[in-house]
Amino acid sequence: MAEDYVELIAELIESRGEARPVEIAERFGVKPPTVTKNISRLKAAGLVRREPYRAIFLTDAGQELAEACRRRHRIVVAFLLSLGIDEETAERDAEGIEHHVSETTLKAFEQALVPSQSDT
Amino acid sequence: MAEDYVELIAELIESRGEARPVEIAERFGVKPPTVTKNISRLKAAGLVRREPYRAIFLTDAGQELAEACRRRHRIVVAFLLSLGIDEETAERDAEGIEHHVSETTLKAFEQALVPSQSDT
DNA sequence: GGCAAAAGTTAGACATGGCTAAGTTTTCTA
DNA sequence: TAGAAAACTTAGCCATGTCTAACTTTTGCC
Repeated sequence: MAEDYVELIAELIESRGEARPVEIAERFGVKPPTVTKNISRLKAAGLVRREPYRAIFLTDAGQELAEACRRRHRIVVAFLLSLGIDEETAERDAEGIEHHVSETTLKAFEQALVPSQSDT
Repeated sequence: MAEDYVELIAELIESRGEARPVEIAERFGVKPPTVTKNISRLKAAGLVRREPYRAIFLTDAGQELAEACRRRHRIVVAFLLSLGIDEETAERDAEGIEHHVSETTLKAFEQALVPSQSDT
């Protein structure tokens, strides 16, 4: 859960300047109270900074985690695309796969990617 | 959960003739009460047949699900191996990945496999 | 500036999947 | 064949992640 949340929060801050519970709820297809509860767990875990009724921001730890997650996500998606999978499916499957690939497998994905495109 | 369980139960029945809670607990690294509880859920879901204190067997539905899971598992593992990943990592990662790959991605994995080896 | 709508929170319920402690059943073996 | 060991179950606890209903705060607009 934490990984998906910090990843999305980082994206929202980048594209919108701030991350709001209502957008998180929409993106994950859950209800607002679920987001509130999960955000407070993230706060307890030291991953986000936040005051009630205010936007959500990442701590340094949160930013590091988000960056690691986004890197994995990028690699997995690029790899699936390189296999000829359509974008929508690649995104959807990557979402599930990215939390389960070891660094070893990630490296192998990157390797297999090099011949076709120079991404990272 | 159900998928992992029926998959393992099928394997145990094949290799041992029956599936016992104690072996399931060991393989999943959980305690026996957890297995008891989960098995009763599988029973409620119509996937296994079972009397208290006896071995566990799959219903027809359970066998079908197990077969589908084992196929996916086989494909994912073969694919990871074809990427040059070591067996242990391939097995471990496949365990996590197999529940998140769409049929589309699975097909792509199979496709990408053909040039190197004829498995399936 | 005040009120309605939107956003967010709190409280309380439920399902899943894990645990320990304690009891029961089955199996093994002396 | 009895008693000990192993296997299994029950009961009750906890954390996670979801929900609805009801309430509070903030925002936006007339």
